[in-house]
Amino acid sequence: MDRRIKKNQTAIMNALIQLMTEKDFEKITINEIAERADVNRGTIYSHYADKYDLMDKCLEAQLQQLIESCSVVVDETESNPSKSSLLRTLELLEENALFYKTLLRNKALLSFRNQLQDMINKQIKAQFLENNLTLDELSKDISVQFLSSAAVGVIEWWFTHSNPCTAKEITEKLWSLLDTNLQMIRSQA
Amino acid sequence: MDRRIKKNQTAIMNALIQLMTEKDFEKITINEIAERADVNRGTIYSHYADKYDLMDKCLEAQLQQLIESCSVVVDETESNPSKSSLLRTLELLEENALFYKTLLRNKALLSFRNQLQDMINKQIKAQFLENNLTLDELSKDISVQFLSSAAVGVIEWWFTHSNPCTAKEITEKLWSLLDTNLQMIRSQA
DNA sequence: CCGGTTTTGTTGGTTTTTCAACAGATGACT
DNA sequence: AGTCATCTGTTGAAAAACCAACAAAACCGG
Repeated sequence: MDRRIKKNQTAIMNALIQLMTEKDFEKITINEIAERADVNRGTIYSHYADKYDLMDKCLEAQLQQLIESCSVVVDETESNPSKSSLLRTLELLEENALFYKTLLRNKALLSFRNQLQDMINKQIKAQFLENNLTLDELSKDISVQFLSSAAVGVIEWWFTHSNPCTAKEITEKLWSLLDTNLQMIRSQA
Repeated sequence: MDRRIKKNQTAIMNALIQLMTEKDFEKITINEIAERADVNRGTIYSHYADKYDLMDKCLEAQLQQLIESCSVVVDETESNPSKSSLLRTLELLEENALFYKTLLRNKALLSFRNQLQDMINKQIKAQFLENNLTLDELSKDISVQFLSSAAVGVIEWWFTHSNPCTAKEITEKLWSLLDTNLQMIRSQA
C-alpha cells in the first residue's frame, strides 16, 4: 500500500481514538478529526464515507491488531509464548480501554467476544498438544471449552469493571488459574 | 506551508537527528534516512540537494527552535519566566545532546555561541529593567556583559563535558549564581 | 421559528509524493 | 583488477493529498 495512504489512515484513526477518549462520539466532528490528525478534511472523505464508516473501519483495524497480538508469537525464545501473547493482548486492551469500552458496549461486542474466545481456544489447544495429553477427543474438547470460556469471562469482567487491576496482574492470576487446571487435567489423563 | 511538506521535512530531520545519535554522520546513507523517516527517497532530494545540505538545514532549524525556546515566554503566570525559558533551552540542548555535540564541534559553534549569548544578554537586560536599577549606562552594559559571558561559559562547560548533571540542576545552580549577582548589583545601585 | 454559524459532503485544479527505472559512482571483497 | 552489491542522483508518469470554494444540511441562541 502507498505509504501516504498508510500514514494518513493511521493518523486519522488515532485521532478518532484519541478524541473518543475525550468526548462523546456524536459530539466529534470530521473537522476535529482532520485537525487532530493534521490532515486535510477531504482526505478523510477520500477514505471513508462518513464518521460512522470511519468508526467501523477503525474498530475493525483495532480488532485485527488485537487478534494478531494474540496469535503472533514475537519472540521464540520467550519462556512462555502463550502467556506473553495473552499479556500483550490485554495490554493492548488496557491501552485504549476507553475507546474499546465505548465501542464494544453497543456493537461488535459479540463478534469481538467470539473472536477472542476463538483465539484463546486455539492457544489452549496448543497447550494441550504441547503437553502431549492422551485424552479422548470429547474430554479434550470439553476441557478446552471449559477453560477458554472461563478465560474470556474473566477478561470480560476485568475489562468492563473499571480497572480493578493492571493487565500484568490479571494476566498473572488468570494464567495461574489456567495452569493449575492444566496440571489437574494432566494428572488425571 | 503545505502540510505535506511540513510533515515530511520534520520527519526527515528527525530521522537524521536520530541516526546521528546512533552512528557517524559519514556512515549514514540517504536510504537509511528515507527509511527511518518513512518517506520516499526522492522526497528527500526534492527538498535537499544532498546529505550535507540536509544537515545544514537541520542544524539551522534546530538552532531556530533553540532560539525561540529561549526568547518566547510560554506561560505568563510562571513564577519566573526568564528562569523557566532558560531551563527549557537547556532541556532542548540536553535532549539532542549527541546531535548538537557532533555538529557544533565542527561548524556553527561560534555562530551558535553568539546567538546564545545574544539571547541571554536580552534576558538579563530584561531582568535589569524589571528591577528598575538606577545604574548609569556604562555600568549596566558591563554588568550585563559580565553576567551573560559567565552564563554562556557555564552552559558551554556543561554541554561539552559529558553530562556532569541534568538540565534542571545546572539551571538551578546557574540561576542562583546570577540571582545573587543581581542582588549584589541592586544593593550597590 | 428565524437568522447566523458551523458542519457536511463534493468538486476541480494544483502541488506534492510515490514508485520504478535508470546510469553512474562508490566501496568492499577476492 | 574485476565483480558484486549498494548508494546516488535524476527522470517521468501515476496516485494521493492539498486547498479553496460551493450548496445543502444541521445546529443553536434569541
